[in-house]
Amino acid sequence: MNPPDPTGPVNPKLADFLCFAVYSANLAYGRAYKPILEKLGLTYTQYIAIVALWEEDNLTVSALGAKLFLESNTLTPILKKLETAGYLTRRRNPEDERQVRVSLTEAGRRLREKGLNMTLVKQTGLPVEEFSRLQREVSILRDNLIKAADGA
Amino acid sequence: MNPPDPTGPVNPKLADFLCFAVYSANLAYGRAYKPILEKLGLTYTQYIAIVALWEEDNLTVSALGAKLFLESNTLTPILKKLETAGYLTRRRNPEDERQVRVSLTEAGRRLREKGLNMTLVKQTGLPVEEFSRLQREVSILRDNLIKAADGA
DNA sequence: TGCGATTTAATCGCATACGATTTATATGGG
DNA sequence: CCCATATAAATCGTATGCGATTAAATCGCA
Repeated sequence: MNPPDPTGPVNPKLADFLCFAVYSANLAYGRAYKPILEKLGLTYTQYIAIVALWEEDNLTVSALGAKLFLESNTLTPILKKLETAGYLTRRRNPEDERQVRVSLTEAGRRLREKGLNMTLVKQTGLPVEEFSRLQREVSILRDNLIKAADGA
Repeated sequence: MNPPDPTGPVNPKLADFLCFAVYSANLAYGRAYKPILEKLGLTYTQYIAIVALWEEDNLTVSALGAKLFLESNTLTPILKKLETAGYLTRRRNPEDERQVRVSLTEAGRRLREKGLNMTLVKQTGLPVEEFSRLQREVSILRDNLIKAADGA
């Protein structure tokens, strides 16, 4: 009755949805990381925030949020927990008291040396070249979706 | 000092993490779907549950959870909301009173004809062949991660 | 047959996401 | 200088995810 057109199938299968593949792969990543991270008392999102700060420190909440695609409503509670855990500091910027600057502590930087600077390549079951290619393609997908959402 | 080895970089960049690409792409998908779904009062996860039921109806909570990679603790509240919204029914199985069978209502099936049977292909900015390939690869990634997590 | 083990869903507590609002601070035009 | 506007972070309410536990029903095997 209708051609198998992925832009609008009459009876779409869940397994054909890229959005579901991404959704479920994200859940799977959280579960794969959990046994490693819970030894350090970190959640998956907290870990991602720490990795972002390894790359560049002393960021405002907004700047960190731009990297993570998150806003202060999500980020602030997470950063407060990481501060309490001793992995980072939150300080008002004296130049502009509206801003809060986030910096890693020594303990936060040390996490990089605790077997935590890994990307679970083995667990993906992918050869390194495919891993890198997939990483780039999913990032492009994300950027296109953000552009489309902003345009709408 | 160290080779750029993706299995354990000394100073890993967030942008090189496949887990972060998947994490942020999932957030982006939720935002891309939101304007479409909120017209129908559906959340992203509720939508995914409906799509799963289009494919096969009259599932137990566990069976639906197996498709969605979710358990009853997450699924039960979502299904109750969809029941209240009139999109599905939840009935104890008389053959085995432990089970709850989930079925779409007419209203739930009609969502398929309301411009909701789409997969946001255009928004991904990907040609159809790439879309399908990426969908398969991310699904394989997910399955490998689940296997690795179960083994650990 | 009886009863402990298992299975299924639901419940509870905690940690994200996120829209909407609030609070505090900074800026700029009159 | 003053105040309307803008900006940054935080707060609040709602909806997931998920580990741990509970409650109810079924199973299995002595």
